[in-house]
Amino acid sequence: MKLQLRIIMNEALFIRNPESTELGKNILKHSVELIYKAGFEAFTFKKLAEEIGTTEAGVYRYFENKHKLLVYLTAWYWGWLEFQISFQTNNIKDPAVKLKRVIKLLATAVEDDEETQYINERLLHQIIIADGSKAYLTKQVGEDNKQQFFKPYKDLCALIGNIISDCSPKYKYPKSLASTIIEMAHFQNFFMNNLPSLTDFGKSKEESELISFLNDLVFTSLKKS
Amino acid sequence: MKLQLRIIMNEALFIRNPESTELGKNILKHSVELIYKAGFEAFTFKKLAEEIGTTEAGVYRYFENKHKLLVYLTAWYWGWLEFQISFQTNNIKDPAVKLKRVIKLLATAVEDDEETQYINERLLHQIIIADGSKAYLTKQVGEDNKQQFFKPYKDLCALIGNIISDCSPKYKYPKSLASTIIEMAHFQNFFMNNLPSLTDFGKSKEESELISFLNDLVFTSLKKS
DNA sequence: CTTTAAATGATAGTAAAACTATTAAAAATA
DNA sequence: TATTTTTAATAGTTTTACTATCATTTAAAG
Repeated sequence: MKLQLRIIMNEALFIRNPESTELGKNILKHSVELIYKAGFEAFTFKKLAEEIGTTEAGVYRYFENKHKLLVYLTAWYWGWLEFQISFQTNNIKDPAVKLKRVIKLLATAVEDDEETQYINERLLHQIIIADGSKAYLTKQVGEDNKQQFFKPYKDLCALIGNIISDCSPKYKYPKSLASTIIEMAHFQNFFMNNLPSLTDFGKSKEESELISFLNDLVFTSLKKS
Repeated sequence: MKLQLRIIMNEALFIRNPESTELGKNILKHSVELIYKAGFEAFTFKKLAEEIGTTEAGVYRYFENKHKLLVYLTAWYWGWLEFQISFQTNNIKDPAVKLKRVIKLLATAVEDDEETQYINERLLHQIIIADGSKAYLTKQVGEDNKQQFFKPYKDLCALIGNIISDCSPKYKYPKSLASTIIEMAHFQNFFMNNLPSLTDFGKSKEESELISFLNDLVFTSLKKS
């Protein structure tokens, strides 16, 4: 059995659906590789076009600008991650066990998922760590939000917030705690690798320690209430 | 008595010390206002020069590029904030009371500090919320870090980490908890105002609720250990 | 108060990034 | 096969980012 996972993307994120053509898929594939390699600031449509063997105008036919492309990639990632989480925590009754699983999934380097040929999830995960917050840390965040660009992120947050509430119905800040663990799974990873003195696992650079930190943070908060 | 607070800045952050001349101070003053208004992405040296009544080349004599200027402004902010914290928590014996004070200072909208005429701290605080992390979320983070550009941030983090350790010597993640509360004081504020469904205080938009969340997060973590 | 050095202003320029319009070729459909 | 539609390729424009030069003003040192 061979299944194909398809994430339904917000139509306003692109001019032409990149998943519908070979060139479009190439744009996605090589965007991920280039942003991963060069970083989002140094990434341009020209370099991307050269890499693919098309022209700048070719890329512009799919995405209005590189900001929209970044928002697309982050939205794709959150959609993909929500599916991974739903799938991998399905049938787990105990919400605490579920939440632990979620934290592990958030903080673990992902492997490339063979289901999607044109997106390397491992690289995309690194992009989310380094550039993900730039998708919303802009002046247009309000308009982008009105167009529902951040829905996948908010959905994931809501999902995790609900698991938190299942664990401790009286806990007062399930949504803020959910966004905190999502952001910190990424920021603490970035700090660990780049500004290690901001963390307690800069020496070992062990993902498992980051997971322990997040578990400690979450479960002491929930146990009390 | 009139005192002047002066933050010693890393010399590698600028070409000519902006605090040493009128034009330099104008660059700082109007940078803050422009970045606040337009956002860091739309901010250019050309617009800045027009605003001041000088030329692009004039600005380039002080700062190599806008990234360095952002790093300068963030470093200045963290230095200023560390002083505020040291000052306002001085003579507080109880580390828990101290930590509570720190959280309040981190999460409270600052008022413009009259001591520094050429930097509006209230606006700078908003810039830190929206653009602060862009100072280190780059490919050059390693080199920038080698040049000590993030020292003020790390110092503040260490200071808060130490207060955490004073509260609970056995707590295993004082540094990560410190960087978490600094980042979350800003991110949750940004979410509250721009993506409210990611928080539990999007309705009221009350700073006090954010403070309660951070206090809860920190003190339940510390009480246990 | 004059000399000299530092800072600024005015002008001009390049290279790359960001984006658009036009035309040519290929594919789809009637 | 003819015609419409889609897609690709070329060639621009505008803006950003940055550098160079030189004249003028301001400040500091002798």
